[in-house]
Amino acid sequence: MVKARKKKEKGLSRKEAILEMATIFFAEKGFRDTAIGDIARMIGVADGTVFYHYRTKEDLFVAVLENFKQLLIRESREYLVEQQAVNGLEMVEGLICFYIDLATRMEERFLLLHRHYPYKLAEENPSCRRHLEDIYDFFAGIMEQGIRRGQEDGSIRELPAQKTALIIFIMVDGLVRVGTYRLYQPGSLYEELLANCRRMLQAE
Amino acid sequence: MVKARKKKEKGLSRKEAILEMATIFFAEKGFRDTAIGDIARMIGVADGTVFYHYRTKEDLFVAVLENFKQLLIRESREYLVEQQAVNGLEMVEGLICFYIDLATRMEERFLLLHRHYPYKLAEENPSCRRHLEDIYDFFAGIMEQGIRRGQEDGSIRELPAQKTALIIFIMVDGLVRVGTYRLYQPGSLYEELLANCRRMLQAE
DNA sequence: ACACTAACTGACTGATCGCTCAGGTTGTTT
DNA sequence: AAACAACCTGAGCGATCAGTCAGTTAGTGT
Repeated sequence: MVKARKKKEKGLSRKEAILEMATIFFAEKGFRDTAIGDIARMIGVADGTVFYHYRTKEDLFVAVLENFKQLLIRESREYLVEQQAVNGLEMVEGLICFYIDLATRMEERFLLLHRHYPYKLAEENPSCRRHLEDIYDFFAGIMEQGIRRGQEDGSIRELPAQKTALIIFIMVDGLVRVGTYRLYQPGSLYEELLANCRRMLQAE
Repeated sequence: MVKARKKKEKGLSRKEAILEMATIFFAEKGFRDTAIGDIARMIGVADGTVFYHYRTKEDLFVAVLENFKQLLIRESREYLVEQQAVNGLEMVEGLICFYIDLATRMEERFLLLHRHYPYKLAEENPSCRRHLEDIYDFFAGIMEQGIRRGQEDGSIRELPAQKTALIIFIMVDGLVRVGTYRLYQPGSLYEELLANCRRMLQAE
């Protein structure tokens, strides 16, 4: 039975297929409620195959997280080269919209970051911790760049750029999270969020 | 063996003891990683006793959530009667500090709300959903009251009170959450958060 | 004393699941 | 073709755990 040895043309390698399917399951059902057997069955592979490519379930999870991190950073870099804000304030606003759009487009995958498991795992698993830190640092970092640029061009007032960047990121991410909870309609809040951020940042 | 029939003087009834211990376990380890047997053993009771008082594990979880909701609302009401803000803006700032203080004091218990499980359960369990909505509506509601008061006394500018209240709550709660993740030191951010909220709200 | 009920017990069941391992298959090298 | 390594298989092991139930105990009313 030949399936996909060394990245067949149109398909993924087995290892990649496992990673993809694991991402879907971990995001949708969480770590504990995902059975390796479910992942294996969905891609027509034996349970053992999963453990051949990933030593443990936890290793597989960390690989999923790393893969997601790379996806996030890649997409963001693409946006950054395309965007053309005229000043720092516009850049920050653009980033907020970009993040909301990205998180809406990949709603299920973002659940990976909106569950508690990865943060708990991070306490004992250094690579898990590093991936999470990388993600937070990355988004807070580009937000900070926008703020600094705004402070240079005069569109943003003087304030601690790093802390403010983190606060804005937390605020935006919090809104996305509440959106996935389905307790409130987030749509109408996005506009208001932007207005509030503008008021926070804008030079007098 | 007599243990605690009908609320013995110094102790809790068995049912209450189960609820308390379940709160600790569900918050600390999550729903799936909490075994009913662990709860039972910790309070020296047979597994069956738990199921005598709560039909299923899920029922127990909802009872825990309801109990936590009542605790939150009780504590907040106490604060509200004690606090004496001179205007709306101060009231909102006070509420933000109160929430941060409360969430820091009860860090483990707040994990109940910062895990994904209750929100997922809410999709199919109406009483779970109601408890979550009650909590969000309560905090957003008192925040909104503060904003409206500020708009009347002129300390807060004209803006959509309800939406802004929700945004502030999400922002504050997001910060608390990130604090429990231990990725950043939240302490230094609280001050900055307050300053940002003030800038968002303050009348020109 | 007796009857009745609520509270409690803990052995047991059936199901799930992470992981192992001995053996099989496929592709490559010599 | 023979040897080798990488890849894959799936039955099975051991552990965990939610929930059941027949039976026991303690309190209450008569």
